Amino acid sequence: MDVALKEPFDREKQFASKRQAVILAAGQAFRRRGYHNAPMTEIAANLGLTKAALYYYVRNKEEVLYECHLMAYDAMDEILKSKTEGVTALDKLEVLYVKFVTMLTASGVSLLTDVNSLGEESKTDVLSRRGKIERKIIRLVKEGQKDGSIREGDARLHVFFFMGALNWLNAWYDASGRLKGEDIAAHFVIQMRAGIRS
Amino acid sequence: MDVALKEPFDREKQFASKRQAVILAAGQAFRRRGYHNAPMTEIAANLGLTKAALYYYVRNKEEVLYECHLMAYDAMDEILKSKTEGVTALDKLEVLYVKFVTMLTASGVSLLTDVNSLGEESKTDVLSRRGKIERKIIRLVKEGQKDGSIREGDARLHVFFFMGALNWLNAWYDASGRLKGEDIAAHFVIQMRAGIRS
DNA sequence: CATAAATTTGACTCTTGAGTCAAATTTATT
DNA sequence: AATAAATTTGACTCAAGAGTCAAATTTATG
Repeated sequence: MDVALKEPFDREKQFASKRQAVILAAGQAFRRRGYHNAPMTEIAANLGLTKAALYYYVRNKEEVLYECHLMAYDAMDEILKSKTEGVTALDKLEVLYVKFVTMLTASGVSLLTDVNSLGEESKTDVLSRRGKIERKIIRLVKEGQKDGSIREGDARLHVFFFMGALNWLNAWYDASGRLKGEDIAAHFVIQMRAGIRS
Repeated sequence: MDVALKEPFDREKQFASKRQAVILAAGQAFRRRGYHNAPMTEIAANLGLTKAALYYYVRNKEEVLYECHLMAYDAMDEILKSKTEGVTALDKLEVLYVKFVTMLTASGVSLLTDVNSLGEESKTDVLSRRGKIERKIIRLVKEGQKDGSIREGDARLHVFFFMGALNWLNAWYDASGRLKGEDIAAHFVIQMRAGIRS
Protein backbone atom coordinates (compact mmCIF):
# COMPACT_ATOMS: atom_id res chain seq x y z
CA MET A 1 0.00 0.00 0.00
CA ASP A 2 1.07 3.53 -0.77
CA VAL A 3 1.98 5.29 2.44
CA ALA A 4 0.78 8.63 1.19
CA LEU A 5 -2.64 7.12 0.76
CA LYS A 6 -2.76 5.17 4.00
CA GLU A 7 -1.65 7.92 6.33
CA PRO A 8 -4.46 10.40 6.01
CA PHE A 9 -6.77 7.46 6.63
CA ASP A 10 -4.90 6.62 9.82
CA ARG A 11 -5.28 10.19 10.92
CA GLU A 12 -8.98 10.00 10.42
CA LYS A 13 -9.08 6.75 12.29
CA GLN A 14 -7.20 8.25 15.20
CA PHE A 15 -9.46 11.24 15.23
CA ALA A 16 -12.52 9.01 15.11
CA SER A 17 -11.33 6.79 17.91
CA LYS A 18 -10.53 9.77 20.12
CA ARG A 19 -13.95 11.12 19.36
CA GLN A 20 -15.44 7.81 20.38
CA ALA A 21 -13.48 7.92 23.60
CA VAL A 22 -14.91 11.34 24.32
CA ILE A 23 -18.43 10.11 23.72
CA LEU A 24 -17.94 7.00 25.81
CA ALA A 25 -16.53 9.00 28.71
CA ALA A 26 -19.34 11.50 28.43
CA GLY A 27 -21.83 8.65 28.43
CA GLN A 28 -20.44 7.31 31.69
CA ALA A 29 -20.66 10.76 33.21
CA PHE A 30 -24.21 11.27 31.95
CA ARG A 31 -25.22 7.92 33.33
CA ARG A 32 -23.71 8.48 36.75
CA ARG A 33 -24.45 12.15 37.27
CA GLY A 34 -27.13 12.97 34.74
CA TYR A 35 -26.72 15.00 31.57
CA HIS A 36 -27.19 18.41 33.15
CA ASN A 37 -25.08 17.62 36.19
CA ALA A 38 -22.11 16.61 34.11
CA PRO A 39 -20.31 19.73 32.87
CA MET A 40 -18.18 19.44 29.79
CA THR A 41 -15.28 20.79 31.81
CA GLU A 42 -15.46 17.78 34.07
CA ILE A 43 -15.76 15.28 31.25
CA ALA A 44 -12.74 16.87 29.67
CA ALA A 45 -10.80 16.74 32.91
CA ASN A 46 -11.53 13.01 33.22
CA LEU A 47 -9.81 12.58 29.88
CA GLY A 48 -6.90 14.80 30.87
CA LEU A 49 -8.09 17.54 28.56
CA THR A 50 -9.58 20.99 28.61
CA LYS A 51 -13.13 21.78 27.65
CA ALA A 52 -11.90 23.69 24.63
CA ALA A 53 -10.07 20.58 23.44
CA LEU A 54 -13.26 18.55 23.63
CA TYR A 55 -14.88 20.93 21.21
CA TYR A 56 -12.25 20.00 18.69
CA TYR A 57 -13.88 16.57 18.53
CA VAL A 58 -17.48 17.45 19.06
CA ARG A 59 -19.87 20.12 17.83
CA ASN A 60 -21.77 20.64 21.05
CA LYS A 61 -22.96 18.88 24.16
CA GLU A 62 -26.27 17.86 22.73
CA GLU A 63 -24.51 16.11 19.89
CA VAL A 64 -22.61 14.10 22.46
CA LEU A 65 -25.82 13.02 24.13
CA TYR A 66 -27.24 12.11 20.76
CA GLU A 67 -24.21 10.00 19.91
CA CYS A 68 -24.45 8.25 23.27
CA HIS A 69 -27.97 7.18 22.48
CA LEU A 70 -26.95 6.04 19.01
CA MET A 71 -24.04 4.09 20.37
CA ALA A 72 -26.31 2.13 22.66
CA TYR A 73 -28.85 1.51 19.94
CA ASP A 74 -26.15 0.45 17.50
CA ALA A 75 -24.96 -2.08 20.03
CA MET A 76 -28.50 -3.34 20.53
CA ASP A 77 -29.11 -3.52 16.80
CA GLU A 78 -25.95 -5.52 16.46
CA ILE A 79 -27.21 -7.95 19.07
CA LEU A 80 -30.62 -8.14 17.46
CA LYS A 81 -29.06 -9.13 14.18
CA SER A 82 -27.48 -12.18 15.82
CA LYS A 83 -30.73 -13.89 16.79
CA THR A 84 -30.19 -17.07 14.81
CA GLU A 85 -29.83 -19.70 17.53
CA GLY A 86 -32.60 -21.20 19.64
CA VAL A 87 -35.53 -23.26 18.55
CA THR A 88 -38.45 -21.42 20.12
CA ALA A 89 -38.86 -17.64 20.09
CA LEU A 90 -38.45 -17.69 23.86
CA ASP A 91 -35.09 -19.36 23.48
CA LYS A 92 -34.04 -16.73 20.98
CA LEU A 93 -35.21 -13.96 23.25
CA GLU A 94 -33.24 -15.47 26.08
CA VAL A 95 -30.04 -15.32 24.07
CA LEU A 96 -30.68 -11.72 23.16
CA TYR A 97 -31.41 -10.71 26.71
CA VAL A 98 -28.20 -12.17 28.07
CA LYS A 99 -26.31 -10.28 25.42
CA PHE A 100 -28.09 -7.07 26.30
CA VAL A 101 -27.22 -7.33 29.97
CA THR A 102 -23.67 -8.35 29.23
CA MET A 103 -23.23 -5.50 26.81
CA LEU A 104 -24.55 -2.97 29.29
CA THR A 105 -22.41 -4.19 32.14
CA ALA A 106 -19.22 -4.92 30.25
CA SER A 107 -18.85 -2.67 27.24
CA GLY A 108 -18.94 0.71 28.91
CA VAL A 109 -21.81 1.71 26.64
CA SER A 110 -24.54 3.53 28.55
CA LEU A 111 -28.22 3.16 27.87
CA LEU A 112 -29.46 6.62 28.71
CA THR A 113 -33.03 7.65 29.29
CA ASP A 114 -32.73 11.42 29.01
CA VAL A 115 -34.27 12.08 25.65
CA ASN A 116 -35.79 15.42 26.54
CA SER A 117 -32.48 17.21 26.59
CA LEU A 118 -32.15 16.57 22.89
CA GLY A 119 -33.25 18.97 20.18
CA GLU A 120 -36.46 18.22 18.35
CA GLU A 121 -34.90 16.43 15.39
CA SER A 122 -32.47 14.24 17.27
CA LYS A 123 -35.13 13.48 19.84
CA THR A 124 -37.57 12.09 17.31
CA ASP A 125 -34.72 10.25 15.68
CA VAL A 126 -33.67 8.63 18.92
CA LEU A 127 -37.24 7.76 19.79
CA SER A 128 -37.74 6.18 16.43
CA ARG A 129 -34.58 4.12 16.84
CA ARG A 130 -35.83 2.99 20.21
CA GLY A 131 -39.24 2.26 18.75
CA LYS A 132 -37.72 0.06 16.06
CA ILE A 133 -35.84 -1.97 18.61
CA GLU A 134 -38.86 -2.34 20.84
CA ARG A 135 -40.97 -3.41 17.91
CA LYS A 136 -38.48 -6.07 16.93
CA ILE A 137 -38.58 -7.51 20.40
CA ILE A 138 -42.34 -7.27 20.55
CA ARG A 139 -42.51 -9.13 17.26
CA LEU A 140 -40.34 -11.84 18.71
CA VAL A 141 -42.60 -12.10 21.73
CA LYS A 142 -45.63 -12.44 19.49
CA GLU A 143 -43.83 -15.12 17.57
CA GLY A 144 -43.30 -16.88 20.87
CA GLN A 145 -46.98 -16.61 21.63
CA LYS A 146 -47.68 -18.28 18.30
CA ASP A 147 -45.20 -21.10 18.76
CA GLY A 148 -46.54 -21.61 22.27
CA SER A 149 -43.35 -20.81 24.14
CA ILE A 150 -44.56 -17.48 25.53
CA ARG A 151 -47.65 -16.81 27.61
CA GLU A 152 -50.52 -14.89 26.07
CA GLY A 153 -51.16 -11.24 26.99
CA ASP A 154 -50.26 -7.78 25.73
CA ALA A 155 -46.89 -8.35 24.07
CA ARG A 156 -45.97 -4.70 24.48
CA LEU A 157 -46.40 -4.94 28.23
CA HIS A 158 -44.44 -8.15 28.34
CA VAL A 159 -41.57 -6.30 26.74
CA PHE A 160 -41.84 -3.07 28.68
CA PHE A 161 -41.65 -5.05 31.88
CA PHE A 162 -38.36 -6.75 31.25
CA MET A 163 -36.88 -3.84 29.34
CA GLY A 164 -37.58 -1.77 32.43
CA ALA A 165 -35.20 -3.99 34.30
CA LEU A 166 -32.51 -3.15 31.73
CA ASN A 167 -33.03 0.58 31.94
CA TRP A 168 -33.08 0.49 35.70
CA LEU A 169 -29.92 -1.61 35.66
CA ASN A 170 -28.14 1.31 34.08
CA ALA A 171 -29.15 3.48 37.00
CA TRP A 172 -27.85 1.29 39.81
CA TYR A 173 -25.15 -0.87 38.27
CA ASP A 174 -21.66 -0.07 39.38
CA ALA A 175 -18.86 -1.91 37.64
CA SER A 176 -16.72 -1.72 40.77
CA GLY A 177 -19.43 -3.26 42.95
CA ARG A 178 -19.54 -6.84 44.13
CA LEU A 179 -22.06 -7.98 41.53
CA LYS A 180 -20.43 -9.16 38.33
CA GLY A 181 -22.13 -8.42 35.04
CA GLU A 182 -22.30 -12.10 34.15
CA ASP A 183 -24.04 -12.95 37.41
CA ILE A 184 -26.62 -10.27 36.82
CA ALA A 185 -27.11 -11.49 33.29
CA ALA A 186 -27.54 -15.07 34.49
CA HIS A 187 -30.05 -14.02 37.10
CA PHE A 188 -31.96 -11.61 34.91
CA VAL A 189 -32.53 -14.06 32.04
CA ILE A 190 -34.04 -16.58 34.37
CA GLN A 191 -36.40 -14.02 35.81
CA MET A 192 -37.22 -12.65 32.37
CA ARG A 193 -37.92 -16.09 30.96
CA ALA A 194 -39.94 -17.24 33.94
CA GLY A 195 -42.00 -14.08 33.72
CA ILE A 196 -43.26 -14.69 30.23
CA ARG A 197 -43.01 -18.40 29.42
CA SER A 198 -46.27 -20.22 29.09
CA MET B 1 -64.93 25.12 68.48
CA ASP B 2 -63.77 28.67 68.80
CA VAL B 3 -63.66 30.28 65.37
CA ALA B 4 -60.66 32.38 66.26
CA LEU B 5 -58.79 29.18 66.91
CA LYS B 6 -59.99 27.24 63.90
CA GLU B 7 -59.37 29.87 61.30
CA PRO B 8 -55.62 30.18 61.38
CA PHE B 9 -55.57 26.42 61.14
CA ASP B 10 -57.71 26.53 58.00
CA ARG B 11 -55.34 29.06 56.54
CA GLU B 12 -52.44 26.79 57.17
CA LYS B 13 -54.33 23.94 55.64
CA GLN B 14 -55.06 25.93 52.52
CA PHE B 15 -51.47 27.01 52.26
CA ALA B 16 -50.33 23.44 52.72
CA SER B 17 -52.68 22.07 50.10
CA LYS B 18 -51.63 24.72 47.59
CA ARG B 19 -48.06 23.86 48.33
CA GLN B 20 -48.83 20.23 47.68
CA ALA B 21 -50.45 21.17 44.39
CA VAL B 22 -47.30 22.99 43.39
CA ILE B 23 -45.17 19.99 44.23
CA LEU B 24 -47.45 17.57 42.44
CA ALA B 25 -47.50 19.72 39.32
CA ALA B 26 -43.76 20.11 39.45
CA GLY B 27 -43.43 16.35 39.82
CA GLN B 28 -45.43 15.77 36.65
CA ALA B 29 -43.26 18.25 34.82
CA PHE B 30 -40.06 16.69 36.13
CA ARG B 31 -41.28 13.27 35.12
CA ARG B 32 -42.25 14.27 31.61
CA ARG B 33 -39.50 16.71 30.74
CA GLY B 34 -36.79 16.06 33.30
CA TYR B 35 -35.81 18.24 36.22
CA HIS B 36 -33.49 20.54 34.33
CA ASN B 37 -35.74 20.86 31.33
CA ALA B 38 -38.67 22.02 33.38
CA PRO B 39 -38.20 25.70 34.26
CA MET B 40 -40.01 27.04 37.29
CA THR B 41 -41.62 29.64 35.05
CA GLU B 42 -43.34 26.90 33.10
CA ILE B 43 -44.47 24.98 36.15
CA ALA B 44 -45.93 28.19 37.48
CA ALA B 45 -47.68 28.92 34.20
CA ASN B 46 -49.30 25.48 34.26
CA LEU B 47 -50.84 26.46 37.57
CA GLY B 48 -51.88 29.87 36.29
CA LEU B 49 -49.22 31.59 38.35
CA THR B 50 -45.98 33.46 38.02
CA LYS B 51 -42.63 32.11 39.01
CA ALA B 52 -42.40 34.65 41.80
CA ALA B 53 -45.67 33.36 43.22
CA LEU B 54 -44.32 29.82 43.33
CA TYR B 55 -41.54 31.01 45.55
CA TYR B 56 -44.12 32.03 48.06
CA TYR B 57 -44.85 28.35 48.61
CA VAL B 58 -41.44 26.88 48.11
CA ARG B 59 -37.93 27.75 49.14
CA ASN B 60 -36.18 26.71 45.97
CA LYS B 61 -36.33 24.29 43.09
CA GLU B 62 -34.23 21.68 44.73
CA GLU B 63 -36.61 21.58 47.67
CA VAL B 64 -39.41 20.84 45.23
CA LEU B 65 -37.50 17.92 43.79
CA TYR B 66 -36.78 16.68 47.27
CA GLU B 67 -40.46 16.86 48.23
CA CYS B 68 -41.38 15.00 45.07
CA HIS B 69 -39.16 12.14 46.09
CA LEU B 70 -40.54 12.16 49.60
CA MET B 71 -44.09 12.18 48.33
CA ALA B 72 -43.48 9.04 46.32
CA TYR B 73 -41.72 7.32 49.18
CA ASP B 74 -44.44 8.30 51.63
CA ALA B 75 -46.98 6.72 49.33
CA MET B 76 -44.87 3.59 49.07
CA ASP B 77 -44.35 3.44 52.82
CA GLU B 78 -48.09 3.73 53.25
CA ILE B 79 -48.58 0.80 50.93
CA LEU B 80 -45.89 -1.22 52.66
CA LYS B 81 -47.63 -0.78 55.98
CA SER B 82 -50.75 -2.45 54.58
CA LYS B 83 -49.17 -5.81 53.88
CA THR B 84 -51.41 -7.87 56.15
CA GLU B 85 -53.31 -10.05 53.69
CA GLY B 86 -52.03 -13.07 51.84
CA VAL B 87 -50.83 -16.36 53.23
CA THR B 88 -47.43 -16.74 51.59
CA ALA B 89 -44.91 -13.94 51.25
CA LEU B 90 -45.37 -14.13 47.51
CA ASP B 91 -49.07 -13.43 47.93
CA LYS B 92 -48.29 -10.46 50.12
CA LEU B 93 -45.79 -9.15 47.64
CA GLU B 94 -48.36 -9.50 44.91
CA VAL B 95 -50.80 -7.29 46.77
CA LEU B 96 -48.13 -4.68 47.35
CA TYR B 97 -47.06 -4.66 43.75
CA VAL B 98 -50.56 -4.08 42.44
CA LYS B 99 -50.87 -1.18 44.82
CA PHE B 100 -47.57 0.25 43.67
CA VAL B 101 -48.54 0.19 40.04
CA THR B 102 -52.00 1.54 40.75
CA MET B 103 -50.60 4.33 42.86
CA LEU B 104 -48.11 5.33 40.19
CA THR B 105 -50.65 5.33 37.40
CA ALA B 106 -53.60 6.81 39.25
CA SER B 107 -52.46 9.14 42.01
CA GLY B 108 -50.47 11.65 40.03
CA VAL B 109 -47.49 10.97 42.26
CA SER B 110 -44.27 10.63 40.28
CA LEU B 111 -41.48 8.23 41.10
CA LEU B 112 -38.47 10.20 39.98
CA THR B 113 -35.00 8.86 39.42
CA ASP B 114 -33.02 12.09 39.31
CA VAL B 115 -31.28 12.04 42.64
CA ASN B 116 -28.11 13.73 41.49
CA SER B 117 -29.73 17.11 41.16
CA LEU B 118 -30.25 17.17 44.90
CA GLY B 119 -27.87 18.70 47.38
CA GLU B 120 -25.67 16.41 49.39
CA GLU B 121 -27.90 16.17 52.46
CA SER B 122 -31.20 15.64 50.70
CA LYS B 123 -29.57 13.22 48.32
CA THR B 124 -28.34 10.93 51.05
CA ASP B 125 -31.69 11.29 52.78
CA VAL B 126 -33.60 10.29 49.67
CA LEU B 127 -31.25 7.40 49.00
CA SER B 128 -31.66 6.18 52.54
CA ARG B 129 -35.44 6.34 52.20
CA ARG B 130 -35.20 4.37 49.00
CA GLY B 131 -32.84 1.93 50.64
CA LYS B 132 -35.27 1.31 53.47
CA ILE B 133 -38.07 0.55 51.07
CA GLU B 134 -35.91 -1.75 48.99
CA ARG B 135 -34.74 -3.56 52.08
CA LYS B 136 -38.29 -4.15 53.25
CA ILE B 137 -39.17 -5.68 49.93
CA ILE B 138 -36.00 -7.72 49.88
CA ARG B 139 -36.84 -9.00 53.34
CA LEU B 140 -40.25 -10.03 52.10
CA VAL B 141 -38.66 -11.86 49.20
CA LYS B 142 -36.33 -13.70 51.56
CA GLU B 143 -39.31 -14.60 53.68
CA GLY B 144 -40.89 -16.03 50.55
CA GLN B 145 -37.77 -18.05 49.89
CA LYS B 146 -38.09 -19.47 53.40
CA ASP B 147 -41.78 -20.32 53.13
CA GLY B 148 -41.10 -21.86 49.74
CA SER B 149 -43.26 -19.53 47.69
CA ILE B 150 -40.37 -17.73 46.03
CA ARG B 151 -37.55 -19.21 43.99
CA GLU B 152 -34.03 -19.20 45.42
CA GLY B 153 -31.42 -16.74 44.17
CA ASP B 154 -30.07 -13.31 45.03
CA ALA B 155 -33.07 -11.61 46.63
CA ARG B 156 -31.69 -8.19 45.81
CA LEU B 157 -31.59 -9.01 42.14
CA HIS B 158 -35.08 -10.45 42.28
CA VAL B 159 -36.26 -7.09 43.60
CA PHE B 160 -34.18 -4.86 41.35
CA PHE B 161 -35.60 -6.66 38.37
CA PHE B 162 -39.24 -6.03 39.05
CA MET B 163 -38.67 -2.64 40.62
CA GLY B 164 -36.99 -1.70 37.38
CA ALA B 165 -40.29 -2.25 35.64
CA LEU B 166 -41.87 0.25 38.04
CA ASN B 167 -39.27 2.91 37.48
CA TRP B 168 -39.40 2.45 33.75
CA LEU B 169 -43.18 2.63 33.90
CA ASN B 170 -42.84 6.17 35.11
CA ALA B 171 -40.85 7.03 32.04
CA TRP B 172 -43.26 5.75 29.41
CA TYR B 173 -46.66 5.76 31.07
CA ASP B 174 -49.05 8.36 29.75
CA ALA B 175 -52.34 8.71 31.59
CA SER B 176 -54.06 9.81 28.40
CA GLY B 177 -52.85 6.77 26.45
CA ARG B 178 -54.87 3.69 25.62
CA LEU B 179 -53.45 1.57 28.41
CA LYS B 180 -55.37 1.90 31.66
CA GLY B 181 -53.47 1.82 34.92
CA GLU B 182 -55.46 -1.16 36.18
CA ASP B 183 -54.66 -3.18 33.10
CA ILE B 184 -50.99 -2.49 33.49
CA ALA B 185 -51.20 -3.42 37.14
CA ALA B 186 -53.01 -6.67 36.32
CA HIS B 187 -50.43 -7.56 33.70
CA PHE B 188 -47.40 -6.54 35.70
CA VAL B 189 -48.28 -8.54 38.82
CA ILE B 190 -48.63 -11.68 36.79
CA GLN B 191 -45.25 -11.16 35.19
CA MET B 192 -43.68 -10.19 38.50
CA ARG B 193 -45.11 -13.23 40.27
CA ALA B 194 -44.22 -15.64 37.49
CA GLY B 195 -40.69 -14.29 37.45
CA ILE B 196 -39.92 -15.18 41.04
CA ARG B 197 -42.28 -17.94 42.17
CA SER B 198 -40.71 -21.29 42.83
C1' DC C 1 -65.73 50.85 54.25
C1' DA C 2 -61.23 50.57 56.54
C1' DT C 3 -57.62 47.93 57.71
C1' DA C 4 -54.56 44.18 58.05
C1' DA C 5 -52.97 39.91 56.39
C1' DA C 6 -52.19 36.96 52.55
C1' DT C 7 -51.05 36.43 47.86
C1' DT C 8 -49.25 37.76 43.48
C1' DT C 9 -46.41 40.31 40.30
C1' DG C 10 -42.89 42.92 37.24
C1' DA C 11 -38.59 43.92 37.01
C1' DC C 12 -34.68 43.12 38.54
C1' DT C 13 -29.67 40.35 39.92
C1' DC C 14 -26.52 36.59 39.84
C1' DT C 15 -24.50 32.19 38.78
C1' DT C 16 -23.44 28.40 36.08
C1' DG C 17 -21.96 26.35 32.38
C1' DA C 18 -22.03 26.12 27.16
C1' DG C 19 -19.57 27.51 23.33
C1' DT C 20 -15.75 30.52 20.80
C1' DC C 21 -11.31 31.96 19.17
C1' DA C 22 -6.75 33.60 18.42
C1' DA C 23 -2.61 32.14 19.97
C1' DA C 24 0.47 28.53 21.84
C1' DT C 25 2.12 23.96 21.64
C1' DT C 26 2.82 19.45 19.97
C1' DT C 27 3.52 16.04 16.18
C1' DA C 28 4.70 14.59 11.71
C1' DT C 29 7.19 15.35 7.28
C1' DT C 30 10.87 16.86 4.24
C1' DA D 1 16.20 22.15 11.64
C1' DA D 2 12.32 24.15 9.02
C1' DT D 3 7.77 23.92 7.95
C1' DA D 4 3.10 22.63 7.95
C1' DA D 5 -0.69 20.34 9.94
C1' DA D 6 -2.97 18.78 14.01
C1' DT D 7 -4.07 19.47 18.67
C1' DT D 8 -4.62 21.98 22.88
C1' DT D 9 -5.28 25.98 25.73
C1' DG D 10 -6.48 30.44 28.42
C1' DA D 11 -9.34 33.81 28.40
C1' DC D 12 -13.06 35.30 26.86
C1' DT D 13 -18.69 35.94 25.55
C1' DC D 14 -23.36 34.80 26.08
C1' DA D 15 -27.86 32.85 27.40
C1' DA D 16 -30.88 30.52 30.35
C1' DG D 17 -32.95 30.15 34.21
C1' DA D 18 -32.88 30.34 39.44
C1' DG D 19 -33.91 33.28 42.94
C1' DT D 20 -35.15 38.22 45.12
C1' DC D 21 -37.86 42.12 46.48
C1' DA D 22 -40.53 46.21 46.94
C1' DA D 23 -44.77 47.33 45.40
C1' DA D 24 -49.43 46.12 43.76
C1' DT D 25 -53.45 43.46 44.33
C1' DT D 26 -56.64 40.41 46.37
C1' DT D 27 -59.13 38.42 50.39
C1' DA D 28 -60.85 38.30 54.94
C1' DT D 29 -62.38 40.66 59.22
C1' DG D 30 -64.14 44.20 62.48
